[in-house]
Amino acid sequence: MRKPCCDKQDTNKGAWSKQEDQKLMDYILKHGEGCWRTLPQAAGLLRCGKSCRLRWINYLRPDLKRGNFAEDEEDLIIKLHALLGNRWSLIAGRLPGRTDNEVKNYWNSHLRRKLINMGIDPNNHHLNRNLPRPPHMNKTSSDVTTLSGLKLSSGTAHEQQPVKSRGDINCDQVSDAGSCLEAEYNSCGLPDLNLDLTIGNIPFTHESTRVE
DNA sequence: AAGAAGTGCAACCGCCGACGG
DNA sequence: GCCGTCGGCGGTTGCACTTCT
Repeated sequence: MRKPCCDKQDTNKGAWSKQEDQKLMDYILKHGEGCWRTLPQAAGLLRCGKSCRLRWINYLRPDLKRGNFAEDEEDLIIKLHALLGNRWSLIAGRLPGRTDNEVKNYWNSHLRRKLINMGIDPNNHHLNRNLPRPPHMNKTSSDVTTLSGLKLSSGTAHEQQPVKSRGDINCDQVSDAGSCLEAEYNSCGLPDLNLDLTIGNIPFTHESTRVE
């Protein structure tokens, strides 16, 4: 049995108060992120380090872009999800100012439903013939087209390589998945392929996929 | 108007890989 | 090589809020 990350008896849980937020923000702006385990005590917070880290990353970081997702962000999430699967941190890394938690929540609450409504299986981005879908979606072609125009004919990256455990697909593999798809589609001569995975002038390239 | 059902999102939990001793 | 610790990640939960009946 793994030890808890902190003594739970002495820590607050649940929603953060304004005072707690302020303490955490003040401390990090002054001292930097440093060691999350010791940060709560140093900052005078009765929280565990993980909780502080999460709060900072998902809510307090000054570079966060809050509010609704733009259409291009939405489109990019769908494309990236087709390539990467549920690798929210990688996907979020392509969306400046967005967090993995935010992207994950947005996917689960909005995009999943949107795809389902369009008759697309959100798990593999294939048209799902079992699902009812609007008349304009009733294609007879064997082509499978995602919401974003990304054609997927024989399985997406994550479908072909189901997630066994975290870390089983490294960034190089992810890049390969992208290039494989691209190569495959190009060889098929699909004209409307759009693999230009960019937002905010950050292209989805092999280099930029790498985690710093 | 009130209760039920649905939705959105912040936060927690537990697992995993990296890293240092 | 082994072990313990830490940070990071994805899945899940809990709850406030909104919409529906």
